[in-house]
Amino acid sequence: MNVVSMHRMSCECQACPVPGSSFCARASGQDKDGIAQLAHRARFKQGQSVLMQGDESEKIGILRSGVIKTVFMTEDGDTQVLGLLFPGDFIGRAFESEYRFSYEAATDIDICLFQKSSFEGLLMGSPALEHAYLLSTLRQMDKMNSWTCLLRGRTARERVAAYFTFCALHDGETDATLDLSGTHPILELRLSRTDLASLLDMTPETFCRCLHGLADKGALHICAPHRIELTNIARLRELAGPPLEGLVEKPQRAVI
Amino acid sequence: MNVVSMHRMSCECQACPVPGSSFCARASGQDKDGIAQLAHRARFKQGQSVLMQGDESEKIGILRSGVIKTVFMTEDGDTQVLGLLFPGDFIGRAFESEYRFSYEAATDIDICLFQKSSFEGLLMGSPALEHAYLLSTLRQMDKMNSWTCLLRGRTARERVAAYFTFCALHDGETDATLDLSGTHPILELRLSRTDLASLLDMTPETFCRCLHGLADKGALHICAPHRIELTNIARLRELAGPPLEGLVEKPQRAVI
DNA sequence: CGCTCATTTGACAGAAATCAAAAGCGGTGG
DNA sequence: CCACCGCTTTTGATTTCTGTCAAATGAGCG
Repeated sequence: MNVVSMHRMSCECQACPVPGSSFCARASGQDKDGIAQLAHRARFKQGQSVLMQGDESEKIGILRSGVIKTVFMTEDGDTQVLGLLFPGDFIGRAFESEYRFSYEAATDIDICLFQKSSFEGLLMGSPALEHAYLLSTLRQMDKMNSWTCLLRGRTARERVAAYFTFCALHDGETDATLDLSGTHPILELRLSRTDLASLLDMTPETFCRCLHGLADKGALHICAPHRIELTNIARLRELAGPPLEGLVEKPQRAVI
Repeated sequence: MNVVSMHRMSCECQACPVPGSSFCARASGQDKDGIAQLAHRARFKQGQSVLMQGDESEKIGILRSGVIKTVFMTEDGDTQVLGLLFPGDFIGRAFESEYRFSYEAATDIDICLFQKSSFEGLLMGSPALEHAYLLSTLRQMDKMNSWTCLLRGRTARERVAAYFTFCALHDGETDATLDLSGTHPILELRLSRTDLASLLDMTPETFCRCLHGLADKGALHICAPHRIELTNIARLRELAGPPLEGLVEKPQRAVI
């Protein structure tokens, strides 16, 4: 593991940039202490691997800032980007013996790392924490399902349009950073064409053609390769094919 | 809800056909009593809907026998089969306010139904049960991920070949029933061409052509529309494209 | 037997992958 | 400041794959 820096963090949780609905936020004061005692802070630079598919599962992490790619590698070496993780998401999962995927820093990232065994100990010791972890897991599953619905039954161009539409509506839950200061929203893409294409299950060439196709249709403007201005979101939405409404996350019912 | 029959089941858990690794099997004696008290047995005929996407989430179920389709419906009425559920799997999920999908009986089925609020009460009252539910959920997520890997980055014919390969290796975890009594394994498909095609994200016509293409290549023999003899599994596996092993077992470590 | 529905086949147009090459971008060193 | 290098992105030409529309065949059933 190519850790750039790593140290105990005890009271750094105060300064945690992760939004409020996450695992830690649901923890009680005492549980928070337990978390803080076991957590190590770690940073990785863009491109570095955090956990490797096939390795014995020894660590589990929570993303603090940045974006992580979940990458699946077939035996013949091909890789595909299965999904992205955002602040608050878990890297790896509890109660598994071996990582099923690799996790690679898509940007410079900042994470909390736990020994998996210690983390599992925490969960087993606190029903409230385990409940929080369950809720996180369920939410993660919902996200995966939404993603599946977004990809399936759509043409390549529709997938690209759907992705950008999603970016515009869900700041912080996509690869892109959203700039709303101007007349039109502007997306700053953080992934390469290759990674974005893989994420949307197409080739980079097709992604590129679709992107420029959307520009030709007046849905967006390509300021620079990684800078996309969404000049006409209604048009973009039309070009995304079947409506996306069913996919947005519903407010979660409050359960302690 | 088109329930065919439904009644309290108390001590029927003894005769539960669900395999041992499931949620209930992990419950302690006392928890089992709690489950049995709240469970209602219900049967549905093939084609009936068990839970409807968009409805308020009032029930949660565990499949006892048969196969259920998880169906997503876009606002314009199109449907796609997202996945299948098998004995031991949960229908719906705890701690959500609204069903995100519809669940439709793909065969005649037999399920345990709970009031969702009661079921959640059980979980909240027993850390061991909640832990069991967490494990079920995590396992479900792994299955979804495997499925995603099977579908992505493959041509239509590869997906069909990969699906049948999977059927041959994982009896009870697919639509097909497996008959190993003869020289070659024989699959009895329980879903229609339309549903199978939707499950594999293609049109029925494409599915059909791929199936007959595999037959032409000598990988299998179509005894009857729903009766497939896998005459050459090695060939079938080749035609499935990238190896599938990574989905169950571990590939080798890569370098950063 | 005649009906209905599911499956299969055919023809074709459109979509997407592939292969190849050009253009653009960001750094580095002269 | 500019030329050069390596990389990513873009474009082009072509082949392959897949969806669509239409029609034929086959299976199940009263």
